[in-house]
Amino acid sequence: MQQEYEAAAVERAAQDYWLKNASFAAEPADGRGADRETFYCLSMFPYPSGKLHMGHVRNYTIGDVIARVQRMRGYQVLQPMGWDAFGLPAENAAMDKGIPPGKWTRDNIDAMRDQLQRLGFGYDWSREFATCDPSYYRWQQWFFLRLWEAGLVERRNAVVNWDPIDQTVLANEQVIDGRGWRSGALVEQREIPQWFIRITDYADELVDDLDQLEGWPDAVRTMQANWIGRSRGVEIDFGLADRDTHLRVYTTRPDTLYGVTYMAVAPQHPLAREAAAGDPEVARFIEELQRSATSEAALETAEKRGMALGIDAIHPLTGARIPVWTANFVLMAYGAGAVMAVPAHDERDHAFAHAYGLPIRSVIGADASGPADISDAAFTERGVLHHSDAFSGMDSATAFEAIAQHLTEAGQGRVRINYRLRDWGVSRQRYWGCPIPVVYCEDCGAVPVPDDQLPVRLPEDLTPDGSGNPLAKDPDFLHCDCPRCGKPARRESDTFDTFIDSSWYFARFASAFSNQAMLDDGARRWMPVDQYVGGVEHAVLHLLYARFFTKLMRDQGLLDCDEPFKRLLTQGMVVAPTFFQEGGDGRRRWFNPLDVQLQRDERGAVLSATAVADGSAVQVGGIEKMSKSKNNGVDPQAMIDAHGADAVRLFMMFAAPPDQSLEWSDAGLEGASRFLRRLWRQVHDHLARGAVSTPPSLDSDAKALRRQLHETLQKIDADVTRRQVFNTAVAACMELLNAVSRVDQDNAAMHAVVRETLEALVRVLSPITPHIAHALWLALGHDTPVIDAPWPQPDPGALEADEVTLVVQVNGKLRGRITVPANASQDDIIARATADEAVARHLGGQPLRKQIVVPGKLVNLVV
RNA sequence: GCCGGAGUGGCGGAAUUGGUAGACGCGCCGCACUCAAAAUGCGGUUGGGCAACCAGUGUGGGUUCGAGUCCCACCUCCGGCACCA
Repeated sequence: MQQEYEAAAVERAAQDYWLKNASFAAEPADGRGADRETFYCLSMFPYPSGKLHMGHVRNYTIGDVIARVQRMRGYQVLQPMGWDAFGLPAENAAMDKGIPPGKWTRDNIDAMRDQLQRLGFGYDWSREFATCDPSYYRWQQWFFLRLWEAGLVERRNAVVNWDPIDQTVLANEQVIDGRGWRSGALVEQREIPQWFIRITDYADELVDDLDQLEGWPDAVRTMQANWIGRSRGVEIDFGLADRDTHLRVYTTRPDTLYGVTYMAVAPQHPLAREAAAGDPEVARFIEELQRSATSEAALETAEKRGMALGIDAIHPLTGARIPVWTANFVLMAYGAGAVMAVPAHDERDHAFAHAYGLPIRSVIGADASGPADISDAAFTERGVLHHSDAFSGMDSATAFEAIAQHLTEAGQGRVRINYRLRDWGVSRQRYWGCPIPVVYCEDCGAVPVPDDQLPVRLPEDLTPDGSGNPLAKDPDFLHCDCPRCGKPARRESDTFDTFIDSSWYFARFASAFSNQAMLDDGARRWMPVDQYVGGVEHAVLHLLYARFFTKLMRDQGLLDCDEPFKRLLTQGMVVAPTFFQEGGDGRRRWFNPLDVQLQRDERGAVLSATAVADGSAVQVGGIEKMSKSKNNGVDPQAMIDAHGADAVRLFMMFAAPPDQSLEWSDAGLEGASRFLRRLWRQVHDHLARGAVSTPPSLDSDAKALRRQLHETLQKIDADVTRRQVFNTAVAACMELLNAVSRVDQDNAAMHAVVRETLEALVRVLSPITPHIAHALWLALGHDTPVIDAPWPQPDPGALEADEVTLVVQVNGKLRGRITVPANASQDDIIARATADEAVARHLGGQPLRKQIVVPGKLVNLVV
């Protein structure tokens, strides 16, 4: 056995072994493991951009560690991998490099699969698929048609970013400061017909079931609940002066109804359109409002602007005339696309009223003494009503019900549950996506493609040119016969939002071999996913859509679970320092962290940085997410080549808890590599001492090491399985190895305890650094691989201690330490504590006012 | 703007239920080994002070015998905002 640790050879040997034995097949042909309980561990599949980045490595290392631990704990584990292969970057690559998106994507997949294998992840590769495989998207089209039959699909108009020069729809990402990214043209809002899936039908269930998701971070559950935004309010119909129609608004604050001083409607609201038709000034204004990006962030941060429409509404209770305005902060997609404005009790209405000189009428006060002073800011809390006729004096909650009842009886309103959540627009005017299986016929309208004609295949040889969707210009794709009447018809050229692709892939992995159905028994057996791992940035959209699709699949009889992911771990970003030099023109030239040398003072604080290449001074920027634009990305492959996959995996798990951002550090990686070499050496030095003999009894040093071992096992088990923090588990392993390096193994009892310790260490480290553990486990004399060894359990007998050390505080300040028998009484402890020399000095002979004893931890004496 | 999160030594981070602040690692300093360097090993490392001790977890208040942890107000940074994935 070699004395030097050589990562490359060790890793190749382990990977060859796993591959040859199909070690990670979830359901092996020989049936092994079939009697075990199942555990489905899934990491979010990657977009095949071409190369793994550190974020991927982190994500998949976390998932692999969890999967390997559960396997050792006795579960039959499924850990699959695949590719989220549709999306914009393939179209961009096609435009930049002239490579067809399909070829670009599949080449990328091959490169990234190879990288994943070199990291030693224990995937069941037999289940691999890409979402751009017709055998996958075929079932997505099929499922869409089932949803259509179930009345959950609609076609209606929606707003998109329109680039008037390139004549194309832009993604929000492609809009930069309100302009198209390629043309530089001012983006406009344009309405086009699109397909929608009625997620709002499931809004109640999606919010209610969040309570079941005990294995999810609270922050994610809160964000989803806020996103769905269920509220109880009142829908109020305001009459319109001089016409027989009305203006419908929704409010959660009917108690402020007497404070309404104007109405505001979205620029797309029918009333605004009507006013625009009769007044060119309004028309121009609305057109101007539409000249902006569609993202909510853009709309909400835009300057608040509005214009009176010259239409009056009638207050339903007072009969007063109220001017109707149109304003850019009212969203057509929320509620009725119109609001009653109460500037006294709403911040935004308040600011708007100030800007446009609209009246402000305070009708709520903190108490019965009078309405709140709203000269500086709105009073937005609930309180007591004033100047509100018969409702004056009521508190807000009572008034809510009373006013709602009054309006209901008068036929002017009704209580309504409303959601912030909007139906899911799934049409995209893009080429590289799953075709929507619909045909348009002059006579029959929109017709579903019959099941036996699925899949509607995406032609893979088209080249986008930046001006619209090439599918819409491809006669071979476009022209077809109407499936219903046979007349010449036109195929839908929009493709699905790629979020659909990722809303059911987890179920398909469990049914990966099914040719005859979207899902088979495998999905019922493996679903729900026991552990899902992925980036926080998916906390709302992807995770909400996946939950929604799970409920849809359940209601179609395809699944029997309500939720897709039992436990969720949202991992933080990988960040790195940035370095740059500023040129004469103010442009920054960014340096990769690996190309920079740091100068430090004698304490180790960074003073300055220079370029490795020529020694010129480089400025130190902030610590930011790894990105191409800041050139602070570190290529995982180079790190694996230099230090090995195990060192990279170990560093990733050690440098930060999984849900926090992780700062890349070259030196930290070297530290991880050092630890592995030390472990290798300790094991081989130990083995060189020969066979272990079982001693009749342990001396106190051997007992102490053994206690530390089992305390560490207890801690690691809790860290890894319950808390899911791996950095502290690794730290505990490091401490344990440090302890081993300090003991004297000439002592036979100690030699035996060291063997026990090293065997346990190799096992608990094996999920994180599986290759070196594979080699060391065999070196320790085992003939089955460490992946089949059981997860070590702490021995309760080894944990018992005779004495404990307590901290003694006087008035909450640390003044001393005492060691007492583990079973000492409270009186004994106080007596020992007051006898301590330093403690006695601080007590100064004063009588004890209070004494607090926390068993096993501390004593606090108060004087 | 709205929603969510974070802020602790020179740096990454630890402190699990309100109970020893700084585990573990990096960096830095010193020593050993070496002709020398690298590698490796050993020791030190929050700040101030000779010490006793004092101060200290973004800022300002509060609750408590005791606060990094709980409460109130604020500051800064990060993530999401429905067509990036």
